Amino acid sequence: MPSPLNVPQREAIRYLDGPLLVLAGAGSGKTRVITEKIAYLIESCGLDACHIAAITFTNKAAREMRERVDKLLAGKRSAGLNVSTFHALGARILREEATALGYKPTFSILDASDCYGIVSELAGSSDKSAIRRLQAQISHWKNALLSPAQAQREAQSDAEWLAIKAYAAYVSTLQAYQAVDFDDLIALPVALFEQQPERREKWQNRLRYLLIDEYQDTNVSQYALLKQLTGARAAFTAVGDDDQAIYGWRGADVENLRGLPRDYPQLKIIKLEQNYRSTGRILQVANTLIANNEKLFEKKLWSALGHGEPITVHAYKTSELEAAAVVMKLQADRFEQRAQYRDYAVLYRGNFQARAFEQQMRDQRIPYLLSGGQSFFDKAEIKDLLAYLRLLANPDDDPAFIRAVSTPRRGVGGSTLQLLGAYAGRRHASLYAAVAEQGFAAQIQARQLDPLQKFCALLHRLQRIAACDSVATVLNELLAAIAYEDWLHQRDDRRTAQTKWSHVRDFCDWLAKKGEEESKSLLELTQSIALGGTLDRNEADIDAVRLSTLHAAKGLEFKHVFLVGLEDGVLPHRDAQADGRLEEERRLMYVGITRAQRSLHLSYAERRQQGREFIPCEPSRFIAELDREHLRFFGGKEATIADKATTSQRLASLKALLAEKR
DNA sequence: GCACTTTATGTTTTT
DNA sequence: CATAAAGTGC
Repeated sequence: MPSPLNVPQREAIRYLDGPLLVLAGAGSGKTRVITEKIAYLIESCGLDACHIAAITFTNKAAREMRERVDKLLAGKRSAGLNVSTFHALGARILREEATALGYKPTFSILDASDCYGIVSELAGSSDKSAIRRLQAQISHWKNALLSPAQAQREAQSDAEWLAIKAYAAYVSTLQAYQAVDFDDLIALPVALFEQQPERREKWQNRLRYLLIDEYQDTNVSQYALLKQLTGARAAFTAVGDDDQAIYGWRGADVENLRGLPRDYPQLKIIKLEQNYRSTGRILQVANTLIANNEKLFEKKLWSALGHGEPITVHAYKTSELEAAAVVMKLQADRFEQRAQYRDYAVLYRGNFQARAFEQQMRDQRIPYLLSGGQSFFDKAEIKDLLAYLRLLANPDDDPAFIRAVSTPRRGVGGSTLQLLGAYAGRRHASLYAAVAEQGFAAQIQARQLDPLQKFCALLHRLQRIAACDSVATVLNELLAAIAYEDWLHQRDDRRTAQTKWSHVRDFCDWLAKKGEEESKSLLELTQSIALGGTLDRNEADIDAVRLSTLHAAKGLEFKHVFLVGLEDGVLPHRDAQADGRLEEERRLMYVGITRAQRSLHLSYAERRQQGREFIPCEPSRFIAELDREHLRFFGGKEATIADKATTSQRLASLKALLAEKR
């Protein structure tokens, strides 16, 4: 990418006189502006890399950005540079300042399912959707920086009052577990900096220049943290695009974009409007779609890359047929264009849509990468081990205690745990601490207490090993002590047990290597996994088609994009018909369209399988909003007979091609 | 009271 | 099709 920078890009990189907002349309080179600005700060301004923090929204984006900066700086002088997600930065602050907040530095980071478990205990209801609503509500309060007491002041109904009571109990439960959830990673540092200005100044002095990517997706607490960290000096560059705000459901507030000029009257705004990614047709279609949304900042994206191919819109009878046809078309197109698999992406609204495409990819032997879906660390066998490791780092981590104590089964069942939990609750102690208490031993039978004590003794032993030995030794001792391989073979057939065991070995190797190379402790390793770490297999080097949700595809680009499942109820989502949320769904479609560089194929199914039955679908209303002159329809109401002939011609030529290959 | 087997059930998006 | 709650031997 040695192309010269354009005028606004260069201006954005050089501008250091005050706070800067870069309004960067899709494909306008915003990541390049951030990476080149980091290099500029280090090379031309003499700022030490450790005083610069770049904040992204996904771990993947953080990794990619670090790589690009390293390349620009030829590997030198980037030591200490902080490129991370908001949450990882929060975790770093929290680790250092934990004691000031009444936490030990060994706190655990809970994932969504741990939190779900805690909320469901507190809710006293077994209605799943009610629990999830409560969980979301608590998350919203935290993201809005409302404490239970503050939320109570605004309570309107009895139901709300009950939810706030659960919220208060949830907060104290987490404290007792020495655990934080994802929202705390932002909210707790904000609370700390609010109360203790000298600590705020310490961090302000450490992070002297901030660059924030995807600024449109910040929420209230993240914006508060940004304001605290940059302080009066306001040395930051925020890069964002209001048309790509797709995290409203997570508390992201485009109001933060509007608030920036208000909070910083000296704010400089630079617009990047030249798109270097897509053909004119793709951009035109994207522009007409997004024109249906209320605009915050006026901007007009243009491309110098020529018209390009028309965009196709395909209707298929069912979602299965859609997957089969799309994968076939993709394969044929790859032959015709002599393209690589990695030039293609299939994008969809929800993870559940991936299944049909995965199946087809496997059947047709096409390599694919599934982004977004459940990661390696979500596998049950990995979570089992992770529970032990979390427990070694922080014995008060109750969710980890419950999982570890019951895997493998060791004679501790539901009713014993209930008894233990009730006792621990009364004593405001963790499960682990409660086991050792005399008061607990007094109210339980020896044959129930015994396995619990043995379990705690095992933890003690492993902790002693962890204190002086390598990560690898701890893991080996652990696996031997719980006879994990035997346990796997006992519950599953040989094949599954072997696969699971190989996952376990991979995980151990990865941990040992990480522990050795980066001299990270078990605590740091488990924390970074909780933050959404990945095995760093080099995805960029693999030639494979990418299957991705629209959310996970943001920031990526592909030569050829298939945007699938464009049915009303899927995109836009069934529950997102309200005005504000419909606009967010439209932006999601906009993000999908603007991922494409050269060709774009839209498709929908007339019937979608849901559970056991097929339900009829209407094409997404967003298709009707696109500029028709750039579209070619195939199948469905819109198709002409001539178009159908083209379809069968293409299928015939595909079959010929495939036959030729064999 | 524990552990394993069956059956119902249901899917937005992510740190 | 995967996970989670209810049912059945021990």
